[in-house]
Amino acid sequence: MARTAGSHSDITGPRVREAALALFAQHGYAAVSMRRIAQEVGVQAGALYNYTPDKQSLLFDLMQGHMDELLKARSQEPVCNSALAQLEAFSRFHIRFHLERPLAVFISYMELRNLTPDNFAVIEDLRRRYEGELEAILRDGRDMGAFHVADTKITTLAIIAMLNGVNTWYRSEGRLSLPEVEAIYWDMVRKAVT
Amino acid sequence: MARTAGSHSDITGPRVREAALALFAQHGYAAVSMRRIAQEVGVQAGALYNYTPDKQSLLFDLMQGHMDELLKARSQEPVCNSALAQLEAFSRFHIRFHLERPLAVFISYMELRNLTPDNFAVIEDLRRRYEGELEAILRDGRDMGAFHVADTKITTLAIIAMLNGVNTWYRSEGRLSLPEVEAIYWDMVRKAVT
DNA sequence: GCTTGATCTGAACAGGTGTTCAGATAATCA
DNA sequence: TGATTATCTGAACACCTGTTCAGATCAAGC
Repeated sequence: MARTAGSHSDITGPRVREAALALFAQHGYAAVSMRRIAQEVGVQAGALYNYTPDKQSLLFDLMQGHMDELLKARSQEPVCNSALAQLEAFSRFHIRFHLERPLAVFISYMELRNLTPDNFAVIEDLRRRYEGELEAILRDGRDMGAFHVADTKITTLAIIAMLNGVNTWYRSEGRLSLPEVEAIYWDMVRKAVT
Repeated sequence: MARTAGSHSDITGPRVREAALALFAQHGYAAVSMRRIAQEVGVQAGALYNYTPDKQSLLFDLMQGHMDELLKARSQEPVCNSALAQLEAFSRFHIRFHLERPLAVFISYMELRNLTPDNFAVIEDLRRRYEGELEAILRDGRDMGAFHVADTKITTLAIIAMLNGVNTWYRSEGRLSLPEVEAIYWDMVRKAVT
């Protein structure tokens, strides 16, 4: 069994995923060819098939990996007591997590229609699971009188849509720091539901 | 000069745009071929070039047409007195207008990266112009003490992102009517800025 | 040093891409 | 009815697509 430790696959594999992530985010899944990805990695197109069964899996694995990371990171956050503190923690976590991986976030929202139906169902389930966490916070908070929301489902989607908007304009070298952005958005979220 | 009134171009022209709109929205610009559009219209691919110089113009014209309609419709809305009434009018108008043309809205957000740089600049300018109207409302309202917003630019983007979220879930046959949706979102917007 | 086998190349496959254009078609006007 | 011409066809152009695979390459284990 030769060429296991230190073999090129440990290097090429991640590079394939990185190149696909960057190119899919910039030009879109359909507009990026396997040859273009291979060129970015510095390899011939055929070599990519040592690391992915096909182009579709490349996209799906990126999206599934992102959603898994999202749910895992969320589950490792400390739990808060009050409904308000829980909502604040969620809002700040969401902004922070999403600003740390803008390319994966972009792909996960833009390339849903390029997934096969089966793959789409998997990603959609993971997304619903994440949204469910926010909705549970809103529902509990409303039942305890901490929030005043007309419809927890819609409010969930409205808050997530608003928070996702950060990714469209935030630049780390911009005039606002991450804590400042968090504070501004949390202020809007808090007022919107109380 | 034969074949002017009642010629097929009066019918085929709009059908080309409609087919392109629907297909671009469903599969994405890069994933839709001119032959696929032609098939939808019931014509050969070459005939499309009587109605558009190229595929890129087809996309650009759809997006520019949408943004022009948006700005025109907005300019024809009655002006309100108070800052709060202006913000309410803007919020309700935005939801109504966008829910009336979900495909054009979808394309105008998803296909920006498939525009040539020149075309992108045009669309981006129109978008900024629209966002500027909301920001002006927020700025005036804040200066007059009606709103409490930390940053009018960010609040503008946050509100638009939130309102745009309606298009991801609203269905006309769903459990909520358009007025109900407008009321729920306006309630959240109002509370977020006051 | 020799064998092993993971890794990669380069060519090939069948089919699709946007676009052009000579020529067929047919609706309109004189 | 006949001439005009907008509209459309069908084939062609040069190139790109995802994917496969026989064979070359070369680091690691014996």
